[in-house]
Amino acid sequence: MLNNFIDQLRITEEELQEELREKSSITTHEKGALIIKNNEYIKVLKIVLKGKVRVYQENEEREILIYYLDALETCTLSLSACFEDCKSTVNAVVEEDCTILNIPVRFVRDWNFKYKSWNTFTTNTFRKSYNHLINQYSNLAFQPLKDRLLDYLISKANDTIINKSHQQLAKELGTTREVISRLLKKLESNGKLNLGQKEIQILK
Amino acid sequence: MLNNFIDQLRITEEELQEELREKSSITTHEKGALIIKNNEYIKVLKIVLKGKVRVYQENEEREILIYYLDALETCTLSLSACFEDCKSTVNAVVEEDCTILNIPVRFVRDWNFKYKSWNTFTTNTFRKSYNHLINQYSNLAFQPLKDRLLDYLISKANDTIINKSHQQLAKELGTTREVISRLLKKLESNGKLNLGQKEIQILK
DNA sequence: TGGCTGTTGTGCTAAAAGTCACAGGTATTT
DNA sequence: AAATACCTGTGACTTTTAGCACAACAGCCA
Repeated sequence: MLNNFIDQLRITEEELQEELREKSSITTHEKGALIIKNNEYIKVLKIVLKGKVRVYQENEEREILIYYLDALETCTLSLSACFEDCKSTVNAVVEEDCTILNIPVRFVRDWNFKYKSWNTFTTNTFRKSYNHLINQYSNLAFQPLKDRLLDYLISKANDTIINKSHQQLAKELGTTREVISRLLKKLESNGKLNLGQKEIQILK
Repeated sequence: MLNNFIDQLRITEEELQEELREKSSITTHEKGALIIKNNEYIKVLKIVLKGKVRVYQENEEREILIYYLDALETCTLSLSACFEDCKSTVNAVVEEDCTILNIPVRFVRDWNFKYKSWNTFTTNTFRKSYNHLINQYSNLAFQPLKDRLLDYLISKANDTIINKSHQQLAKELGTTREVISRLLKKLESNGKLNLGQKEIQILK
């Protein structure tokens, strides 16, 4: 599992491979586990080796999705915290059973200038996340919820089907269930999709 | 001017100081100049040595502020583009006459692993921008415009006074002039501020 | 089978934000 | 002083989003 990570990221430095094996640990978590908690200090960088994690912010009432982490991705906010001790401002919950690589923050920081491949990894993580977030931000600013919802469904559809409840969608888009239900109905009557029990089929 | 930059960023490597002097250029721009245009390729990284630059995204009708660049700051999106050729998704306009350090993108990338101080600069730029943007994002998602407006005014006030028109505020917050005018009136009647011609005074 | 929980639909109302139209103010230029 | 461009205020209306309440249904399990 770790070897796959090393391969995928093209970590060619043997010394770094060695350090990774020695200094990091691998843990597994079941669906539903809360692996990063708002307002707690970040001590390790968690990299997803397998599975899927949802990272979100929450208010008293609402939530909003920041991003999903898939295999080989890491939480950019935790990465940021590696360079300056600070508390998490997000929660992360396991969506699909997963295997996580845990690296203590000081190594993450030290490796950044020591190993080229590691530097590439962190830089790319920042870059991709930043670009992604800018898009999210301007969509949130400019697009009405109806459009954001449809775009979101399309982006999440595995071959046109989404298995999420209206409540889940509401949380990910930062709104409420009733609003989503009504918008979905409207989209259905516009012929954009079909609705079923915890199932949405995109038509196109 | 460049020396000040070198000092402030603690660029101690003489070799990098040399490269900076040789490979970068310094330009000046007057208020109102558009120095980064949406959809154009990014060829140099621009670092503000003096003055202030506003970076924003635009839709057909609306705009929204992404961030302001003050002295010693750089456009994070351009920095990102240094690592992978791409077009700008934002505009940048000079708000206060400014002096800009221009560094061709390939050097920015090369220096990242070559010079420790440069690596620190780029990493910190990504970190700070990312954290900032996350805050903007969740404010946009959770806070009503009235609150965002008040927070924004407080953050921008030099000793309680803001000299911006309602139209400018509307653009920076991604809304329209009338909405801002009305919200300001409401805030005034709630005793939060005083309104004048192109002048808002925060009361506290 | 009956109870529990989660899911979806929807009527009604309200609040927030946006749009259109127009009037009057201020500042600057010619 | 007249013309012009920007700035502010506001009434009236619409659209979007949110909040509350309640009904119906599905799935699970004891």
